[in-house]
Amino acid sequence: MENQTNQLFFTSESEEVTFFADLILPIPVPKLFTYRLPRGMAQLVKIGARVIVPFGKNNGRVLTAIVAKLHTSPPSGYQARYITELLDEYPVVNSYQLELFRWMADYYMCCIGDVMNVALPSGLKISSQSKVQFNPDFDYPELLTDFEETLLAELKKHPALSYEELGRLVGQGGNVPALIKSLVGKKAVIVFEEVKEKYVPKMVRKVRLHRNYEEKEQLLVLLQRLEKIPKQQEVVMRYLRHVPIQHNPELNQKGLDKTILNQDDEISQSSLSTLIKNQVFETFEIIQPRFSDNSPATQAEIKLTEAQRTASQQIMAQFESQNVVLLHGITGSGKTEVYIDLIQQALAGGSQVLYLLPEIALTTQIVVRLQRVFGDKMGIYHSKFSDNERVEVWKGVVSGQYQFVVGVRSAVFLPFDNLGLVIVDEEHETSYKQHDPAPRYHARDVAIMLAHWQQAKVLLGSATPSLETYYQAKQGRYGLVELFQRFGNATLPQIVLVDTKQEKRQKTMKNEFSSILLEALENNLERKEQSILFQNRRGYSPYMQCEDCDWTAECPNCAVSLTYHQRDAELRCHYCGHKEHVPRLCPTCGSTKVKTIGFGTEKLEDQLQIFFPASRVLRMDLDTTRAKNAYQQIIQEFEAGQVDMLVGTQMITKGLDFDNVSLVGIFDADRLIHFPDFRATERSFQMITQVSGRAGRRAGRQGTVLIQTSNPQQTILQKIIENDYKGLYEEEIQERENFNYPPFSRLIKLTVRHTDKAISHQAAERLAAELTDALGGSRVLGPEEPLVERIRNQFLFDILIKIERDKVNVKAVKAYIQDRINDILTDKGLRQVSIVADVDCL
DNA sequence: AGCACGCCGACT
DNA sequence: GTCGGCGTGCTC
Repeated sequence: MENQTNQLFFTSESEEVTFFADLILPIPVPKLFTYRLPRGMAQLVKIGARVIVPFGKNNGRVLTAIVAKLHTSPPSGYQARYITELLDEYPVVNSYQLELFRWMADYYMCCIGDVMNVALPSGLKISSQSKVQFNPDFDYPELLTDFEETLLAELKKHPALSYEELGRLVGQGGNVPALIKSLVGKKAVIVFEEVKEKYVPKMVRKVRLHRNYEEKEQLLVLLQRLEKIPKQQEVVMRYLRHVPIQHNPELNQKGLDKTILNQDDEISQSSLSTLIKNQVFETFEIIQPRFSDNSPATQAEIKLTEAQRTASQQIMAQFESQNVVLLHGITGSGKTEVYIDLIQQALAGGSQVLYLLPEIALTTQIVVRLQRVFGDKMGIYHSKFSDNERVEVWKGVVSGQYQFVVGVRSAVFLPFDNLGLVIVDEEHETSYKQHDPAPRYHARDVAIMLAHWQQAKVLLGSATPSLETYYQAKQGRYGLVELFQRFGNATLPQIVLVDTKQEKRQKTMKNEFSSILLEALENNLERKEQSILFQNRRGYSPYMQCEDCDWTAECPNCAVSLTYHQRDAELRCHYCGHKEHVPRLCPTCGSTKVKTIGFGTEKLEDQLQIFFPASRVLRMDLDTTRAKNAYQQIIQEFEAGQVDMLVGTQMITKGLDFDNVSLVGIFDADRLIHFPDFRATERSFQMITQVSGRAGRRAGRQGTVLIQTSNPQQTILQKIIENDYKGLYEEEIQERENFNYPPFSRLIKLTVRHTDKAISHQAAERLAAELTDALGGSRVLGPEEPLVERIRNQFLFDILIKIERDKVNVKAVKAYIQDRINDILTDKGLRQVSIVADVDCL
């Protein structure tokens, strides 16, 4: 479709026709920009290609844009500027993606430029850099200051220099930008923008035997000649051992990595150089993919259990009549094998496959497992990868090298054009929803749209499906396949509720630990089995308070208490990142009794080490996994059995498979359950079930889960014990229906923010009133201060809009909301507020 | 988003 | 009297 030939534009007479292109620019402005094509470009440009355009008053600023439309109608009211440069012969964005971009901008109430910004790996966006050049026409040196002289002297030595390079050459003596500005004024230098492709292919130096010696006879002659120069002969022999050209002369073309030839000794290095000089070897460079460690598949066959095979067959059967199927399989039931089976089938049918995973799960064992099966045919798309690597996956999808990609949320933007199957694993995971920069999209929902356009099937997988998804399945809009048998017949862990209120009364609690949990931990240590402890809160403790005057440490920028981090001996705000020292005395009354209240993972780690001094404890949370490979490191150590206990936040709930874990301890379940949000029950069930699933994955040995709670009678805990997802669903879905929450309605959250609380409030009140007028009071909630009503010194107000799926035209409502927002943003008194719409907010 | 233009305070 | 603060408006 995108390969619409531009011949269409050339009439047989081929009169002077001016061509225009409507472009997507990576800026948050809700429209396309029309540019003019220079002569001759019209034949070359394709929809979906990237171009470079000047933008704004300042002639230097350039942007990478995407061609969305080609036409010949001149814009009215302004003169279109020329496109500077065409970057791609072939589209980097296909027509499906353009359709997706438009749909997302529309659905998620944002600008198409916002979509482009998150969709394209930044390696495909071009950077422009200001460069300075000496003006050869300049001949009034008497006008210059000393410093300008030295700067100009440097510029005469080089063809052109960037600001940074100049700064380095001249030293920090002067203000380089200011100097350049002055020199430009005196017409001594010229500033121009140099556009650079950011993506740099990785080159490898290789050596191969010169053509002259490829033949057997010549090779023998060579080896004979080298008889007297044993070192050189050895190098040639070494080459032949790696590249046996005597058996297959073709191999020589690919050559050998230079580093392999001159491995350890310097002698061979100098010998090699001599051989190259004498034209026995020749060197050459090739582009090497960055995923060269991807070896080919090593395990072609995977064995399915009876239950897995049945599930796979049922899914295929349901795909006959359904586009989306939910695979509801308990933790440890081996969903991955089912996925692999289906992926293989889809690939065999010649179509592409996308496998989505939550960010954190992607770094782990699953990828290794998939790699064994699919080898270098599989692309991996992860935010931890460098830009260059991401661009390579992107290009690999275009070229057909990667028919199958495993990736995170943003992998839905890859240039697929022939999808057959999309798998969304851990479908309930909230990290599929992008939170901060627009577009605030849900990758699961986007994947369903994407699949719809390409006539692909979608498989949603989870042990604890989101209510929305399960409801669709119940309604018959999605297929449903269940897998309720644990792999290898391992049993589900036994879940025990520990009454902390009672233990407190009996004074058997040791700090945060019940006697039951401590005993279980001790037994586990003796048996040399591993334990996982879950507390969904990082840091040492969430509050610091003075016992005498009740002062608490609060963030100066946000309406939250500061969390105490013992290891760095500081107080930190988890919202804005503010840090401060721990006060030794209370800042208001001077008391020394400043104590910490509550506990996070750091404190648990600390206490475990005190209770079990001989054991090895590791902590896994945002703070210990910031470094690049820290996450893998922790998992490896734990897997290798070098660690007895792992303390962590929700990070440990996701897709980790450890077969020596037989105990899971859960702290503060009450806080999860009583979180003030209509999804709290669902979330608690998901989270606790997922962590519990980490226990007892080995056959023949039942694991134990201990949940510490002050109220074991709560129904949700009973449901968790019985692993009664369906029971929980029935109860929750009733609540949702009664209060008209999803899946019975769609939610749009509008957040109004401003540094002045009164202005923020006024804007929110007006917006809510206007929306209530149009939609009715039952559909508009708020404005209301969110739980944290001030972040980074901005006062927030939330308005929640509930729209029934069937009764209301959602599109029209969104358009209306957007109009009301625009009204406010043009109001003299309120225009500085920012209003953010979050469609399908979680 | 970035960037220039433009109108009011604390400084050589 | 100027430098610079960031409010306002615009970008094909």
